[in-house]
Amino acid sequence: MLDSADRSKGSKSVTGRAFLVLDAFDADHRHQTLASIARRTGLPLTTCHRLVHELVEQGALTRTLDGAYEIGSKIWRLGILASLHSGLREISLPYMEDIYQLANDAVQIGVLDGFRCLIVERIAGSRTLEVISKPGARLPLHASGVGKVLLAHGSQDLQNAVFASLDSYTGQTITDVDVLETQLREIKRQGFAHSREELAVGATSLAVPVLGYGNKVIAALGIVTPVENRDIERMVSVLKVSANALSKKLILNGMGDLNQRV
Amino acid sequence: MLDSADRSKGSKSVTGRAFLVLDAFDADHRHQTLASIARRTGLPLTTCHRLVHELVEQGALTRTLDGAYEIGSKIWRLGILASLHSGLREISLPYMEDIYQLANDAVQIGVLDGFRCLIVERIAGSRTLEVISKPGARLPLHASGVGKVLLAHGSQDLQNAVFASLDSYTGQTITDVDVLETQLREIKRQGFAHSREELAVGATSLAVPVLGYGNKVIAALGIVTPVENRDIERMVSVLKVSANALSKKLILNGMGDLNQRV
DNA sequence: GGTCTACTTCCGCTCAGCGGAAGTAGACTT
DNA sequence: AAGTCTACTTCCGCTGAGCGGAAGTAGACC
Repeated sequence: MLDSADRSKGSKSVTGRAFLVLDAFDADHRHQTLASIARRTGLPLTTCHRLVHELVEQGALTRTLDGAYEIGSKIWRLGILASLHSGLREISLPYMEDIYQLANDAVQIGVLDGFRCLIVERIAGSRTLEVISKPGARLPLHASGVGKVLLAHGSQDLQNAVFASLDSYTGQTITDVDVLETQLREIKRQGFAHSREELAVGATSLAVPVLGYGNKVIAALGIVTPVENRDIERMVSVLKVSANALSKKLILNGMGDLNQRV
Repeated sequence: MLDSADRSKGSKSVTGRAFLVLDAFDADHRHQTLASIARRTGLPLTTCHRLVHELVEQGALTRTLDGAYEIGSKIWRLGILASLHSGLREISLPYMEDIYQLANDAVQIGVLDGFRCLIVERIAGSRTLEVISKPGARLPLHASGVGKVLLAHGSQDLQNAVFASLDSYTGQTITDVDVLETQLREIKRQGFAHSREELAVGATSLAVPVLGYGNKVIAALGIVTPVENRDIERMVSVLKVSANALSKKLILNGMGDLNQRV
């Protein structure tokens, strides 16, 4: 039951509409006026007005001094209960720090979220490039190191769904299914993925899988470097060592079964 | 109509009910079955079932392998957009680390959230006591160091509302309005608050205000120590120095106006 | 077999939610 | 000072989305 294309259609249910409103907020739209929310959601202004006010009442949104709206503390508070993320985040941070010390490149960890790779945490210094991938970002599976790792180890259904729409981001993005499939096989064989400016020009990444119970891949750990100037072999082994340690720690903490639905 | 003594939050609206469901999740109930949610919300099982499923569809909840539910990635993703918290968190962490290095006690920062002090971040080592106050916790304003700082600098309306229900947590909790009022005046005068086992036995805390634009108090920075064994004078000045630096940094980053709504 | 408790599906009634229209408020133009 | 933006808020009658009791399914335990 894959409702393939109900993008704009959205939902008739109130909850659906409420989340349409909340979804109008993203990293580039943290702070919006009522009109902006109405425009972005496509909801009638009046409806939007009512919903927004209800959400403010619930603490899901906050009205700022200038009359605009932002995500409220209730959502933040609930968000940190998402054990998958806060747990994974907490446990993996020290390991990511280690990698950062060795590589001095941006380090990121992501999990599968629908047909995207959700960045759960990343470490970046002032010298590292301004990556798109802040925590909460959802990278395409076929055009990022972490994404390709998850895709390579994903189900056939997942792969088919992704193959169906291979958007292109740079000239280097892989949009050919056959090319991608062979690369995914290679990734499974070698145990790491490599992405060269496939998502953003000037950003190359390496990533390895993080295993949970039963050697199921539950996350991907990777680095993003400005240009391909690193010793790949060495970095891959650093990543693999860390991922291995992290994996054991996760299982020890009963977090080896990050689960996925839909 | 029928029972005026409705659920704690009489929410007839769908959004209200949806958030009743989400609110059934807290630090001790991250992982709940449908029946448990229904019990905790007081909603009829059928209604709860429908709501939960809608929320799962929206990605606000996730169904785990064992059939239970947790907060989903959508909420987490939205949560990190709450600039107040994620911004404050990010900027204050380094300063909190500094304090931790000097004090080796748990360090926490909180903001006003309704009639509570919302803990936005805390640092604790393995040697520090297991504090109640993890990020996301909402401490009472009259029974914690950070809370009392915010209360002392809060509006008259806020103070009156808090005075109206001074719950007692330990034998040391201040439940007398007059005593509390004089203490709040003292806190404003001296520039720091002190709480001795008023919230939990064996936990003493010190806290100072963090200022934003126009010297408005926007947050409280504090430490929690197992017993009163520290040199208070020294710790207060450490806190004050850090709070001062943090304050400047926050204003510099355009975060000097953390705002509040009912 | 019987009896738990947990979850899911069905369906007719009704009231919560809908959204067009009209009103208020401020900012900018002529 | 009148006109015209755009942004927000209030009003209100119609209607179908949401409600929840009842009944059905599934597994666990005695």
